[in-house]
Amino acid sequence: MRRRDEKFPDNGFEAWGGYMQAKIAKLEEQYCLQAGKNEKLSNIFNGVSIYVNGFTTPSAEELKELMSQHGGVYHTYQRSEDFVIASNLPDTKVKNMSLARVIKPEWITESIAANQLLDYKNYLLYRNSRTQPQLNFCKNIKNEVSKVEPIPLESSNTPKSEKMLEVKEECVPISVNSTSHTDVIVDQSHEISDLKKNENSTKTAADPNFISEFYNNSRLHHISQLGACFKQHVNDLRENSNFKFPARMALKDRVCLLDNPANLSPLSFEKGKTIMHIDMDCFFVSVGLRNRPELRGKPVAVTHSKGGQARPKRAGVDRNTEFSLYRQKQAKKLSKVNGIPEEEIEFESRVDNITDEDEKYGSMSEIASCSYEARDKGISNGMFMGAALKLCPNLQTIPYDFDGYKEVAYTLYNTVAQYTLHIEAVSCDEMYVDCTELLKDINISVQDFATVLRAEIKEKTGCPCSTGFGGNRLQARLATKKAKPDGQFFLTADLVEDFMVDIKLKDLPGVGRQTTHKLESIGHSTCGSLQSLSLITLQRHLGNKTGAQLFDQCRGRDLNPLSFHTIRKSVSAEVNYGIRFENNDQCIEFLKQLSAEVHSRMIQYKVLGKCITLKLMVRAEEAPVETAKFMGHGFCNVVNKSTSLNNATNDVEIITKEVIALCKKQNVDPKEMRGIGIQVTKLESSNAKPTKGAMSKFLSTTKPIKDDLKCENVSDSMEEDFVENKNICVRPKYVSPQKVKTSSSPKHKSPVMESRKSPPAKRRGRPPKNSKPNQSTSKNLMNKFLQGPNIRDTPYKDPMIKGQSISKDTPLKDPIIKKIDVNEIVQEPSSSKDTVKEEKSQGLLGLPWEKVRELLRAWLESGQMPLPCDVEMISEYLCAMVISRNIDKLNIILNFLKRRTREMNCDRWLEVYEQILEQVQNTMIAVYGKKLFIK
DNA sequence: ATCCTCCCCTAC
DNA sequence: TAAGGTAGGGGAGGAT
Repeated sequence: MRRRDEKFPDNGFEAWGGYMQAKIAKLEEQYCLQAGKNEKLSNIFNGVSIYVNGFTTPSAEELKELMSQHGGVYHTYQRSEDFVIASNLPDTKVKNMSLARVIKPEWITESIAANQLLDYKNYLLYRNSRTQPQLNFCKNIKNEVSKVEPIPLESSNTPKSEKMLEVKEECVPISVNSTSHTDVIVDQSHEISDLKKNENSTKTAADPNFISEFYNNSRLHHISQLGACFKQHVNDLRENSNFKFPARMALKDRVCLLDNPANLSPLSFEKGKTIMHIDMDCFFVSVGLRNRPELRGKPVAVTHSKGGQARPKRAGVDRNTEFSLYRQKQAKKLSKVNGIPEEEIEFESRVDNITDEDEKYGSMSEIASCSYEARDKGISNGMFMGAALKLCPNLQTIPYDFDGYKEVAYTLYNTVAQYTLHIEAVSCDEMYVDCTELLKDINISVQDFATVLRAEIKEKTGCPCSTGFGGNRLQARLATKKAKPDGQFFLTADLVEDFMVDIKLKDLPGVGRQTTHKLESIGHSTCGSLQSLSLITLQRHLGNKTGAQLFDQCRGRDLNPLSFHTIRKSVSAEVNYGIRFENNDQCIEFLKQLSAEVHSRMIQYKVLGKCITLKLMVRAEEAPVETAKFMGHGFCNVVNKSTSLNNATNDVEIITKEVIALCKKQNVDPKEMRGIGIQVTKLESSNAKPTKGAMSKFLSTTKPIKDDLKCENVSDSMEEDFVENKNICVRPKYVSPQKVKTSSSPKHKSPVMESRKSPPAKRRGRPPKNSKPNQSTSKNLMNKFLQGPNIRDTPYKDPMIKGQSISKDTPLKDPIIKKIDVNEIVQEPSSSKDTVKEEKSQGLLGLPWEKVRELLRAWLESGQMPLPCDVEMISEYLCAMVISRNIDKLNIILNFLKRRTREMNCDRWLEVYEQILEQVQNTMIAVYGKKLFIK
């Protein structure tokens, strides 16, 4: 079965997102090498670069070779200057893309045959762009290919001409993947007869290709994946950086070249911090307009729909009923908040101006992004195409270009990352950057910095962006909004108070539709107005946290620090489109596929999970069977059910089994299902389990066990893997006592599962401790990482990854005073119920040195101050490295710590470093008789 | 009080 | 036609 990995052929962050550019460079390097080796036959293609899209004859591989032999350039990823070589393009892609440079492969072969560069215009795949494409089947060119025969294609061992002929016979271009730009070569011998079917039948989730087809086309899926990708990218950049930024000098030079450098009075932001928020302007549209200059300045929208054509209504659709159900539900909610009877409530709804009668404006394709010209007409993102056309009949539509978004985003991030890595990725086109240190370092004005950076981004990406600056992330963000489009704005400390008064509540981050409605229903729509409410009042309406957050926000305050490091807490996959089952088997089959999808993501993210949740959307009884949106979910009831496993797993069998069980328990008629989602939480790293560590042997006798680290014996073990390591079991006190029973069956095959109904039974044999995990952890941050002993580079079970947040347990006495985001740094070791088999607590000692470094890094970045017990714990760890004569790694960590504490320029941390160093040196003298040499 | 489960809300 | 995903924060209410 074709899965979406085809679209992300590298199946993982490394290649798909984060290392994209490296990958491109590598591919091209390989190409150059190869090209260099091959004999040059001509220079016909000097100055010509091509990019091959989809299946072609000759194949991409062969075209690459031909280009190489004849002086041309072959790109693995599409550049704007490339000719696109294609034998066929998926219908969807053709509809609106710029086709002026889409050329048939015969252009290459015939040019070679003629030994001169022929006019590509004679080989356009589509003569009139934006008209119905003429499908160009390979068979048509069978005879022409003979012209190419003299060309020495046989430079490899494969008899290519034969292969080509063979392929030609069988080849029919298939629109497998509208966004793939790698070759999709499929064995089609059995698929020709399926072509028609293929075009029409991947409609519902009962089709085996549905999931990949859907994900390939889902903008929300891509937005989500890209977001995760760039968060990871920032993680990776930081991980691999030496935090030297030579590009800063070039930046400074560019500032010097500015025509109008900012005048000298420096801007000052609250708390002396300079936080920048960058956001690309209508990102999808901007990317799409790069190759469509003719559409600039016009109202443009990115959508699946071509728009415009009136379509007959599908039988059974009853939009009026469906939409009225949405409105009723909304009214009910609001009524609950403000006490006004449902019937009297007025509010705006996105379905308001859509009715059954409007066939011409009936498209319910959503607008992913629209240009500012379109916004001027009242169009907004998320609006249905029909409604948008009503507002602006000449709205131009362009298709999605998910690969383009990825490339541009990658360029954006790398541009910023040249100057600083104090970056918090928000999404593929948006980030926060703490510029405080950067600006101080190169001593330029923030205005000049913004000007130069934005110019650079525009130059490199071809897309405009806006930046906002403030003393915290909220201010920066609001500043960006003010700056848009294609501008910059500086919300300096002196402006904040006045600025906030007029800010609309709905423009505050975190205030969405519901909250806006709630606040409006109690009479407030601006920050200035909301400032009159007391904290208590706000909390009563919105809850403690949200109320406090809003209380701060409407005054321009935001105590949430940027977080540069992200830790995943859940993995999920859901499909709420195209779910139409005729029978139970189809439903089960889909559950299996979706489970496999979740499984594959868990592999990709290297996590195991203990809690599986199934989400079902089921048609509400009153809702029409036929949905207003084609294959949409319509008006539904939503149910979530979860199951807690004893052991964290990523086993596809277990996941599938649990999911099916959860589904059966719901007893829903498969015909009524409209959406299905699977989520896995309580994550742990799936890295290898701890192995026996030598360190513990001598350390356990030398380490006093701290009070809050008190450990206990574990009488039974969690899994076989652990049993043999029982001698080294350690566990911190704060870990929840719930434990996992021994299983004698092989770990991942064991279907032993515990229903969530079961009591937290595993507590037997263990006194309930740990009623306050967060308290003990906040006492000593390092405690959270306790783990089985392990030295050096042996595989380990990483306890700090993907655990649960400890923060939600922290009660906020004063909701205005927010906690520092500790959970960004540290996580409880796996689930609180998890049992790491350990005999006694040994702090960090079980962790490999890289993990400790990672932990230190995250901690340093968090702004958390170390406590004496933390210092002691770090010292212990490093001293243990001395004892185990692991000096080279010790050196790395010490140097790391030294460098970072210097960088931070924080007295407390410098002091910490000195303390730690002292202890290490003492141990060095004890063990080696001399001190460690530190650069 | 605190935890857990099942939601709801938000953002991109 | 149309591609209504995904992760995180947080609240309500029941169990402990």
